[in-house]
This record gives sequence, C-alpha cells and structure tokens, in this order.
Amino acid sequence: MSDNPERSGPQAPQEPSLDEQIAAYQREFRDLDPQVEKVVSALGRLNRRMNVAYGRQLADLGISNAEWEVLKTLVLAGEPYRLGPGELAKRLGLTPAAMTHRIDRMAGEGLVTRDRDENNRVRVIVELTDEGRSKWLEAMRMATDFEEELLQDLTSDERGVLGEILIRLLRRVELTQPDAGGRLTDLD
Amino acid sequence: MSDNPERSGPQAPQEPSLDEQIAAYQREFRDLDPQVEKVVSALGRLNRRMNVAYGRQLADLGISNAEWEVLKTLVLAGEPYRLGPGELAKRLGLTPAAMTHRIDRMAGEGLVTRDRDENNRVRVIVELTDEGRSKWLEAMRMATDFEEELLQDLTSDERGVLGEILIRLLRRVELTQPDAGGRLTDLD
DNA sequence: CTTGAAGACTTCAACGCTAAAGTTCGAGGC
DNA sequence: GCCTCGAACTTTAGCGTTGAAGTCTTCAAG
Repeated sequence: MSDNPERSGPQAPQEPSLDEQIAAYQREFRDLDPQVEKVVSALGRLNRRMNVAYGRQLADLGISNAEWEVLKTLVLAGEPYRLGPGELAKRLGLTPAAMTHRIDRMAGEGLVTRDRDENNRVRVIVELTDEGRSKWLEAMRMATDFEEELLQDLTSDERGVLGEILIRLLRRVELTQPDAGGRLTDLD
Repeated sequence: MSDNPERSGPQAPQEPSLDEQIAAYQREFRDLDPQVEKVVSALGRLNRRMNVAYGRQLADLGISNAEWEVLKTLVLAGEPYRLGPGELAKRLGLTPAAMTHRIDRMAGEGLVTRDRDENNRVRVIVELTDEGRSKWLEAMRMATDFEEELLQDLTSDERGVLGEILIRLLRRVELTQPDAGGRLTDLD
C-alpha cells in the first residue's frame, strides 16, 4: 500500500546496473560521494520497481492506479466513506478538474456514486460503493502480501532500523522542503 | 540524481501523518503488520517528497523533469554524448513517439541537436550541446547538494547500513518481478 | 534492377492531466 | 427581497503521453 503516484510507462526503462551508473557519474562529475549516491539511487530505483509491481497487481484486478488512489482515500476517510471532489483532489494532489473526470469514470464502473448534497446543492458527494470497497480489499490483500514478500529477507531488527532511518530522512526532507506535502507536526 | 520519474502535480498532496495513516489502515484492515507498513509507507512518502524537491530545483534552472532525464541519459552514455531516439526511448522507458516530441522541444531550446546519420539515413542522432551539458552540470550540483543535506543526520555507518539494506530489497524485488526494469545479473 | 521485408522514426487519434475561464448555488449587506 | 461576493464544481484549451498506423530507408533475394 505504498501510496505512490507513479508511471509504469509502455514498459519499464532499461537501466544500467547501480554500480555501472555510479561509476559513470563519477567519470563525468568529479566531486560525487559514492556512498550518498548509492543510497539515493537505490532508494529511487527500489521505489520505481515497487510501483511497477503495484501497477501490475492492480491491473490484474482490473483497476488503474488512479482508481486505486481514490478507493484508498475514501477508505482512509472512514465510514461512511464519503468525500467531496474538492477534498479528494486536495488529498490526492490533483486539480479539481482532474477529479471531475476521474469520478466520472469510476462512477461509470460502479466503484463510487456521485450525488448532489441535499442540503447544499452546489456540493457533490462521492461515496464508495460495496463493489468499490471490495475492490479495495482485494487490492489491499495483494499489496500486503507483496510487501511481506519484499521484506522477507530482513530480520525484525533490520526492519526496525530501516523504518527508523527512513523516518528521520522524512523529517529532514520536510524541514528542508516545508511545502512538499508533509505536515511537520506529524513527526515531532 | 535520483533518476525517478515523477509527478509533482498542481501542488503536493495533503496527507495524514504516517502514524495516523497506519492507524486508519489497521482500523479498516485487520491483518496488517504495522512494522512492514511503516517501512513501506515511509519509503514511498520519502520518495515523493524528494521528487517534489528535485522538480523545484530543476524548475529554478529552467528545465523540466523530462528534459533532465534526457540530459542525464546522454551524459551517462559518455562521450560523444550521442544516442538515437529509439535507444533513448528504451533507456527512459518511453515510447518512440514520445521521444520524437521531447527531442523536438529540446532541440528548439538548444539543449540537444538532432541530425540524420550520414551513413544510414533512416537513423537519427541526438547529441548533447554544450549548453545541454552545462545545464546538466548545474542540475547535478544542485542535486548532490540536496542529497548531502538530506543525509546530513546519518552517520557514515548508518549510511552504509541503509545502502546495504536497500540493495538487498532491490535484489529481492528484482527476483520477484523479473521484468520490472532491472537486470538480475547486476547484483549477483 | 526490382521486389519484398524489416527496421527506425514520425504522424495521428485518444486519453489524462493542468491552468484558467465559466457556471451555479448559498450567504451577507443594504 | 435584491445584489454582490465567494465557494464548489465543471468546462475548455493546451500539453505530453500511449498505441497504432504510416513513411522512408536499407538489405537481400530473385
């Protein structure tokens, strides 16, 4: 359940090996710390591969990544799984215009309903259908299985260390880039 | 120099805190390992924030992420910084059609040249200009500064451990998802 | 020399997204 | 009650991408 936006493309890019790539960078750019570069490149590459994997699993379920994001956001909102297009757009980092179209599609597929608010007719309410919720559940099961498999080689200690370091990095990037989507208070 | 594809969107998504999000998942989905989830979510979130940061820095330089990817690929190819559109497309994971248009734009901006191969007139050669190379250098400096800053709180030991664990995960995901863009032999 | 087939790139239609303009409804001043 | 402002969503135009069809060149065989 990485909540990553992503692109899987026509097919995955064909990249040089990490070591080859770092060697090439050092050749073209003298002052490069190989250790830093290794961490950053591995991080990016791992994420990309994971996103390709998520995309495939979702495709098997017959839903796109865009749809998965919406389902997830509605479920995370909790019962009764309702949000307005504007709120959805804000949480997904999309424009309201894009949400309009996404909701159109998903309503057509029966994953959500879209109705005018009775009390305020300028508002629209998007609500998860039972089918939408069960698609989410299936996707969730696939995702957690995959994640379990991904981390299978790591001991519990290693998982703990990894998580702790990543959260420190997350805090750092949110200090450095205050408007990059994070809420500083979360981690303090 | 993360070589991530990315989306920065109209603005970054507004997300709940990691802990809030994991708590919500546990509420809606009973059998979830919080430790696994924490690692996976932190990984995804960190990457997204980093990509937003890269995107901003590149925008300051007046180049888009798409352009950055092309510059990087040409530099990594080494002297004389030449590749055909098809090869570029393969390395970037794009369709040849998309490459055609990207190259059009970049040639218009003077970042690359685009010529027919003298010896085989069906082939096209894209070559980095001096301006393109210097843009790449500037971007590279910004990226490495940012990466150095990102990792500033980690000791050298921690960086080593992090890198090592990430590479193990990368190997695992490439075993599990053989066609996700990696080359298995790289890591063995 | 002509023809057929394969390869490399480009063109075209459709799609999803952004930014900006437009529409509709609700709320507050007068 | 009317008017204007603002909020929430939709529509429109433009861009970059994909997938499929099209064009042009090369190579090899007849």
